[in-house]
Amino acid sequence: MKKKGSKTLIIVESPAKAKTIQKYLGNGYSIAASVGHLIDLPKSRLAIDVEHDFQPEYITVRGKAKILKSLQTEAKKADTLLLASDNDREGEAISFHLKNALQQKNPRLPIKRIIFNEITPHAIREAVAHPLDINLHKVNAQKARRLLDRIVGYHLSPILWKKVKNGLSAGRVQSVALKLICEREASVESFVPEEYWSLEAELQKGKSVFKAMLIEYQGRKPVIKNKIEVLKISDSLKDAVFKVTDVRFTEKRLKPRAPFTTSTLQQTAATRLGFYSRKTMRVAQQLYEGVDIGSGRIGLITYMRTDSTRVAGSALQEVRDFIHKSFPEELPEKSNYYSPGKGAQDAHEAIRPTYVNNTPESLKSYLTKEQYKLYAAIWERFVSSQMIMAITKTVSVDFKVREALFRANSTSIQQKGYQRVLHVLAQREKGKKLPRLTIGEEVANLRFHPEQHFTSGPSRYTDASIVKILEEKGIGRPSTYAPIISVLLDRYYVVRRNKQLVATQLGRIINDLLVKSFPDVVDENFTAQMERRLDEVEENRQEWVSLLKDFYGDFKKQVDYVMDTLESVKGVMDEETEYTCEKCGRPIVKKLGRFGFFLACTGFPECRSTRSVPLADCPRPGCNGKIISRRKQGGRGKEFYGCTNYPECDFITQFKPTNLKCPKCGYFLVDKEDKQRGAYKACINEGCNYLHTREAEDQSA
DNA sequence: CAGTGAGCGAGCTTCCGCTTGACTT
Repeated sequence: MKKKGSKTLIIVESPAKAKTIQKYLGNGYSIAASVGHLIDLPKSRLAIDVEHDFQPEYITVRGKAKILKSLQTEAKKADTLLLASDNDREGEAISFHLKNALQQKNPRLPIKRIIFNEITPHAIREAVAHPLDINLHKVNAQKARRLLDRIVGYHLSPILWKKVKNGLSAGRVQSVALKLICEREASVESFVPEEYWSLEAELQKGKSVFKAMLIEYQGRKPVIKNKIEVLKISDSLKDAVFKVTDVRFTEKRLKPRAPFTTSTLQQTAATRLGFYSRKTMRVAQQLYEGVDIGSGRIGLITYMRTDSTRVAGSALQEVRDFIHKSFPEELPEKSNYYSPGKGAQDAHEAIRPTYVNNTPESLKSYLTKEQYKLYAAIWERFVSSQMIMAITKTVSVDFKVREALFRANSTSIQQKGYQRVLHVLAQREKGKKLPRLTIGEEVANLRFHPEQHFTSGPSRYTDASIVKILEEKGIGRPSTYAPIISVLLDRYYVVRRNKQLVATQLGRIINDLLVKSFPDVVDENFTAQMERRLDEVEENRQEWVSLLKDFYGDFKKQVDYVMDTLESVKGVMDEETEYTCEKCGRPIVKKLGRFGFFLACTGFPECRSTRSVPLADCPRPGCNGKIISRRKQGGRGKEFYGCTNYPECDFITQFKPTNLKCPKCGYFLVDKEDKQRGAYKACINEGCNYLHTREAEDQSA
């Protein structure tokens, strides 16, 4: 129990968390936030003394001095300090650094560490009642991780500056992500699609028309390579009778899925809502920090950077009460349990609504469209995770027709179960309803539907699939999945095309270099092995210094060797163009700069003339200008496309011009994208209705 | 939501993982 008038200061990482805890603890406690790490290596240099047991040189993170100072003054007012950063490696290190920094100014202040894995009044009071000491082995594991990443990143990047281009970067995580994307790109490109055909029969019973697919021919799965073959089969069955030879029912049990982690939230938001990982995290942050829902601002979801599916006991009780009230039939006897994924550090709960009674509908008017969609997804996923399974029934009807076997399928829902609560996340139903059919019965065959297909190879990564595979391989953390994608895009190693991540020429050059010269470091098992050894450090079975020593020797040797011997490919990225310099007559090349591509004279540095890359001719009659990419001031604004003759010519469009000309009117085509059509090209001329879809492109190719 | 309009780039960059902030694909 607390003494009267005494004051305890608790420091957590997140300001929103501090606010919540303040409400739970009330008088006698003040809660402050460190807002992440305050102490770290300086950005400007390696700051590791490799000669002397890798002693790091830590400094106050730039921009965090104010926070540190205010924590110091807060600490002066307190008679106990409890460090409550997250219960994981990074959190332990934050507490350690805080302790050092705050003890200096308050040598007599008792400082303890407290740990809780969920933000509930019970968990927090328990933690406060049982203060601990900082776990130095855990701190050492974080130190080893931090220094290893610094050593890898700050040695590999300069190689790229020297051999490829200034300003580039490489690292334990981003370079593996790049490698995965490059490897996928290679297999996409080497895949040769093969033609094949399917054959469906359109059948009729009474008023009901349905389709049956050819699934067997001459006793085996049909392999139909071309139109001639498919027509041969359909001709041979022309006057055949379609008689039902078998009717089978199969039941499928569908279990609800676990509540969201960061990774699964990003995946689902990408595939169901079309959000990029960054957008998902931005909107989730808004929901976490809270929205004014009439009765003041409250946090609507639990913390959004988590690797755990664990749910606080109190929240389980609440959701069971809610289901009991709203969907009594769908309440399981016992709550459903989801085991945390392998490698999960489990410092936070799953992502769930803070109050399950805040249904998406009840909040709709207070939320933006995006907030509503994401909140509804989180709410539905959580509530459904504690409901009973769904059961579907599939009826399969077989028609033996001479040497062929046709099958019609239709699936219906037998028991809605957890799917009753899904709206934003609702699954689409497949297969049309079949009429009632019995064995021996004959139906009319209206016509055959032969259809051409091509085997589809591997597909390129999207935000959803790259995050999924990174998590599976243990590469990166919930807080870094979205930034990993961003860094690859920012450095122009990868571009997005139709939501797909496509490696650029630059990305491939860098990946080739890294794979050839540093195969061990960009191997996806490198991180797995590092994690195993970090665990050993945490368990005090290994020294952090020896972990670094084991790695550093060979690595540094290879770095020096590559620096000395590898041939530079600087300038290979420069693309020749048809232009010559207006000032000096030398050829113009296309270069990649910090702000994207630009045209520059090969006479640099004597001739410094540059200009923007023309994307198309200005469509305005009588204007000889070119269309170039422009941005609002500050360079940060949204990209748009305008005429070089501005302000004389004020032509503007938001759609990216292509180098294709409209076959109808000769104006240029632009890239467009919408929900119905996906990505397609259209004519910029408003009077011209020409649409160039991807399908049309595929057929002409 | 609609409107949006420099000039840069070509020596001093870079890592990963915590956090939020500013404003975008």
